[in-house]
Amino acid sequence: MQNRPAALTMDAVYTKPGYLFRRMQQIAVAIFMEECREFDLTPVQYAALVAIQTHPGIDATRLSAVIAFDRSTLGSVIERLQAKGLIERAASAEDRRVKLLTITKAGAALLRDIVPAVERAQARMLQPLKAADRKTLMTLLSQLVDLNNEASRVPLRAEDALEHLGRAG
Amino acid sequence: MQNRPAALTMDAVYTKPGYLFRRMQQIAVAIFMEECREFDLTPVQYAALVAIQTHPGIDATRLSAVIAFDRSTLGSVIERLQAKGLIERAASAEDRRVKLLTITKAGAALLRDIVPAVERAQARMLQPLKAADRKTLMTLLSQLVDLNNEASRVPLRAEDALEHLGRAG
DNA sequence: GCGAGATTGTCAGTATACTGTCAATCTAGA
DNA sequence: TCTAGATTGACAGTATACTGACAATCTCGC
Repeated sequence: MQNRPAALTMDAVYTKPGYLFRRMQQIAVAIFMEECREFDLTPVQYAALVAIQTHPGIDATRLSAVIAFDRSTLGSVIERLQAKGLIERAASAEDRRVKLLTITKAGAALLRDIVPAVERAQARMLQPLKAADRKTLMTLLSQLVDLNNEASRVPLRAEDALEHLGRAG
Repeated sequence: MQNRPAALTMDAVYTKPGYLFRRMQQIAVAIFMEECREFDLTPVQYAALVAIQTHPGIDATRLSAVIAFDRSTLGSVIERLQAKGLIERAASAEDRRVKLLTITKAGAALLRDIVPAVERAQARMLQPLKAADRKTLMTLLSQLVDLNNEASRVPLRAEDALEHLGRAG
């Protein structure tokens, strides 16, 4: 009897970290979009815009490392930000393959205006938990993401890891 | 001076729950796909397959409630599972709008074979944390997903909430 | 200075996700 | 019974994501 595998129930899905991470991501995006509706900016576009403002003249490949988004995916994100007039692309003088990204005045203004809505969204995601539990969750999640960094296709390479890199890494 | 907003740094992204949930979801999918490579099944397809086996004759709308996936998205997922011969669709005798889903022998066999790989993947996601921290994280995440259930477009409606529903809810 | 190998941006293909819409169909109330 | 409203599956449109490929370009060893 002990060799008979347990019957498969939905708990084979519900209690698994993979399922919970997916659900939480869906919920987080929904809350973000709701709070930021008037700004017409997605979470990914927001992260890219912050990174471009923080690193003026960054190229797409480095941007992908700084926010840990796939380079392929980033192409269309950049295109949309440019179409909205929030960023500009200029050819690099040193490397003709590279296109440098900078934020426009409109982009900087949008970023300034959207921050309160983003803060509200982030707060709402954790709001159902007690303050102490929020802190615990964030600490553990930060650790886990950091320790699993290499498991994703595009590991995060924070800005300090890029600073001393030459144009060709 | 205290009214001057702090300069925007990447911490405006890195330390936010929304960003961490996205990264963790990316990492979780990457690990799942790696462990389950030989079975050619995505996390979403796995969840759908488990739900169809657990609820033989379920329709697409209820399936979407049981795994909390969007009904629109589920259409193509079902199509792919059917194309692989893992599930079957049959018209309902009672309601001509409805198509009932059942798992095939091939689907059940795949599910039986893939379980160890899924278990390995789920374990790997949390592996970098200490055992006690894993438990804490899962507990808090379960609570948070549950308490935020209504915030997503498709809230989870577990099977017991569906059992006593008539065909038209 | 030249060619092997790496890098950059781009693209095609596949797979989630969500919004909004639609025709076919069903249910329930007047 | 007849119809207003709800439901179902499907679809179009947009936006992430990842794989794998490619031409243009750059770097570095020789």
